[in-house]
Amino acid sequence: MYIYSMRPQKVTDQNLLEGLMSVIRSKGYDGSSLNDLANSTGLKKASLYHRFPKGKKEITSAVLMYVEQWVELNIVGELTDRTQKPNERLKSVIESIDDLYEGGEKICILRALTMENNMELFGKQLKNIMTSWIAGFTNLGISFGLSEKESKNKAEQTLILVQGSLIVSKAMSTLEPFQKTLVLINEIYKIK
Amino acid sequence: MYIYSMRPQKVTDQNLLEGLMSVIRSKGYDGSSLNDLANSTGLKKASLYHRFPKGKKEITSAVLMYVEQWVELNIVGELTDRTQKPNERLKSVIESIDDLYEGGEKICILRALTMENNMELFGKQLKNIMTSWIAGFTNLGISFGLSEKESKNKAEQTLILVQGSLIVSKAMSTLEPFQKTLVLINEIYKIK
DNA sequence: GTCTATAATATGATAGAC
DNA sequence: GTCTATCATATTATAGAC
Repeated sequence: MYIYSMRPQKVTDQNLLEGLMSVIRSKGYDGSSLNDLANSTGLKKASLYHRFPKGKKEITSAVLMYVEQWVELNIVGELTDRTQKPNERLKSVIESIDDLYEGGEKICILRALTMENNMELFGKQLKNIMTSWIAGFTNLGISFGLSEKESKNKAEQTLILVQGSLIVSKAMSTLEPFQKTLVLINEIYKIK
Repeated sequence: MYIYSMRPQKVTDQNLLEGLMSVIRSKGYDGSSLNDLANSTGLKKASLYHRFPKGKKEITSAVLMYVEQWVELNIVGELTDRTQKPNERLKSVIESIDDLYEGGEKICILRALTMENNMELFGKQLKNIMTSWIAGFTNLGISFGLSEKESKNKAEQTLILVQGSLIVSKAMSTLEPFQKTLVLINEIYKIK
């Protein structure tokens, strides 16, 4: 339905969410002001409220839904792609992870939002996203012929290593820990 | 020197820093207001400014100096204690880490402050603390008879694993990842 | 749908009494 | 050294024009 009085969106939902995400992941929830958020999108504050009536909470939640989709598509999707061999899937997903964090330059939005403060607001979404990640890698382990339990352990390990190495890379101001971790994740699945 | 007009401190430096640290590590830099900080200490905002004239930046920096000392004493100190065998040192330090993060309940202040925003203000201190941690564990590896390079790799790995597992534990609302990681760190040094 | 203007509140910071 | 009171600014949020 299109009503003549409606004006066209200045910014698409996708572009909006990309801008919002980039602010939140670098500044965190408390560190991102509505002006920061608006500036990153090209819209004004009041326009953001039109798109997200409940303000910052709704914005952050929408960004997390967007991240959830991204993980489903790029992590889970690639890891369960039956047209590719396990080795190829692993290679693809490691590239995706490398891109996502820009080689280790960027921190993870999951990390930025996993503050004790924010857990009540976003805990459920954060947990869902991590659960998806782990499920994807568990599937990979099984494809490699590992047991369910072993696969789940390794899957959880990938998440821990990525999150931890991003922090160490950031604090030590070198990409090496993250890059070494990507290599290590490869090795974790190549013991056989 | 004691001047008669001086009034006694209501709160000792140690208690002050403990309270401030607990707020900052759970709320982060942007999420900790001066009222939050004051409330955690029993002092009023204005009194905090008397102790820390430059405000929140100085408070956070002081807390990081306090953390630096803690790590030197409890991590580096224990790991380089020549009166104990390497195995005993490792056991002691893992207990200290378990206590520090309250079994995985608490997040790490290093993580809370490693936001892109804060790096200019606190990056140097964060880097120093992580460097100390890594140096301590590197020393342990050497005591176990490992090469310098191997020791450094394992040391960095302990830091990555602790940081990463704390995030996953928090988001998944289970202490298991952190607890399993403490066991894993033990195993890392017991390959021989 | 987007904007300017503005309200209401929170926050960082200071002044001055005790 | 600590407090109450206050200021200046930033922040979340809304009203209303276009």
